Amino acid sequence: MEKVPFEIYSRRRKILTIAAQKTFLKEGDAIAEIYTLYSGWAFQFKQIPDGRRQILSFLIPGDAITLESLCFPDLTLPFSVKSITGLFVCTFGIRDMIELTHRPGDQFMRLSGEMRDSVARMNCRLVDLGRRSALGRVAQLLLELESRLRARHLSQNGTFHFPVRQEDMADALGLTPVYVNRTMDRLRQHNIISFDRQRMKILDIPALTSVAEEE
Amino acid sequence: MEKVPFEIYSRRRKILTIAAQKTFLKEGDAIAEIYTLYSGWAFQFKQIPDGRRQILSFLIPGDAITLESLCFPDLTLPFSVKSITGLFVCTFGIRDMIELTHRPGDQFMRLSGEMRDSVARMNCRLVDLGRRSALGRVAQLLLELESRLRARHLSQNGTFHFPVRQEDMADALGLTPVYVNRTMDRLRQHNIISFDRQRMKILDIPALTSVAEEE
DNA sequence: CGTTCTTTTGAAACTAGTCAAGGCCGGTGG
DNA sequence: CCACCGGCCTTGACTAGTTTCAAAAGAACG
Repeated sequence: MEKVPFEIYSRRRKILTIAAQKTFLKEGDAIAEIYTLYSGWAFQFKQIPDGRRQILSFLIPGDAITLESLCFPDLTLPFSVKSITGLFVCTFGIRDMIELTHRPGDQFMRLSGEMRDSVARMNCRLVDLGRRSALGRVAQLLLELESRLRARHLSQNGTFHFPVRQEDMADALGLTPVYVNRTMDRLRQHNIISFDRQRMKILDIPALTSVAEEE
Repeated sequence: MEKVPFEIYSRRRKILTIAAQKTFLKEGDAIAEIYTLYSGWAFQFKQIPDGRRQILSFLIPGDAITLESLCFPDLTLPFSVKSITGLFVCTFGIRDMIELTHRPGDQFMRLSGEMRDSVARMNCRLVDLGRRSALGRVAQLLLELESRLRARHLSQNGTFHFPVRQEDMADALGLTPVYVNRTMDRLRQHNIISFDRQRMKILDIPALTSVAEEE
C-alpha cells in the first residue's frame, strides 16, 4: 500500500466499505467529496441507453477514483463507477483537496503527475480501440495493468491477483466476452500467459509486448 | 472568431503561419510555448511504429492545441499535431500562461471548462470506438464537429466548411478510408447529409442524432 | 493538360459477433 | 456429504460487419 503523506492523511474524512459488483457512483451524480481507492478493484464506465457499456478505466488500490473531477471543478460526474471486488474507499472534502492541490508543492506535483498519466493512458486506449486487433488490445491491457500493479508492489514478476471477468475486459476493449475468451486462449496456447480463477501470470513479457505492439 | 480577452491578448507572443498537411509538432517534442489555433483545421494524433495512426482529436479555430500540457506541466508532448488546411497559430510563453490560469478568476474558469469538455469528448470517443458501429461513429463525429463549429459561429444551420479527408476520418474513427466512404454514402443515400468537396451539410439533424445514438 | 491526390465502386477474404449449448466451480440447502 | 443452482468460462457452427486489394473516375495542382 502506498505511503500516504501526513498532510493528506490528517484530512481524511471517512472510509467506506463497498460490496462487490455495486455501481456506487453514477454518471450525473453531484460530487461533494473526492474518492480514493484504498483496496480492491473497480472501474469507471459509461452506459449507452440501449444497454451497451464502455469501461473507461480500471481502478486498482491507490488510484484516485474521481481524479479528473478534482482538477476540473464540475458539479457532476461524467461516468459511473462500479466495484469488481469488495472495496475500501477513502473520502476527502473537495474543498480541502482543491486548496491542498492547487498551490505549488509536493501534493500538486504528485497529483498533476497522476493526471498526466491518466490522460496519457486514455490516449493509448484510443489507439488500442481504434487501431489494434483483439490480440493487441488484450495484450496492451494486460501489460498496462501489470505495470500499474507492479508500481504498487501488487505484482511479483508477472503474477498478480486478477478479479476482472472476461465480460469486463470485453467492455473495456470493445469486444464481446466470447471473443475475449478465444483471444486469451490464444495467448495461453502460445505460453505467453497463464491464468486460472483470479490468478493471472504473464509468462513471457517480451512476447506479450511484441504482440501488443505489432497487432 | 472568438473574442480574446485583453488580458491574454496583451501577452501574445507571436503568430505563426503553417502550411497545409504539415506535422508541425511531434510527439516527444519539448514544449516551451502554448499553442492556440487562430484559423484553419488541424488534428492531434499518435503514430504506431508500423505506420498506423490514430487521430485523437480534431482542432478547429479557437481551440487550444496543447491544452492538456498546460494543466499538467510536462516537458514533452504526448502526441503529434498536423495541419489539415493552412493555419495561423498563436503562441504564448508557458510561464505567463500558467501564472495566469492557475489562480482563480475568469481565465481559470474558462480554461478548466475547456479542459473538462476536452476530457469529456475523449470519454465519448472511447465509447464510440469501443461500442459503436461505423455508422454510429461517423454520425457522432459529424454531430460533435457541427456543434463545436456552431458554438464558434462557423456553422450556419448544419452547413459548414469541412476540409477533413475521408482518410483522416478513418484514422479518427478506427475504420478504413474505403469503409468511411461507403458509410458516408449510406448517410447521403438516406438524405441525412450531403457533401461535395469541402462543403458539408447536415440535412436532417434529428435523423443523424438517432443514428448516432442507436448504432 | 498531364500528374497527383482523393473519392468511389466491386469482389473476395477475414476478423469479430451471434446464438446456443456444455462444463467447471463455488455456494447453498437438504 | 451430496444434489442442485447460478455465475462464469469454454467451445462450436454460423453470420455479419469491416478490411483488403484493385482499379476507375473525379478534383486539384502546377
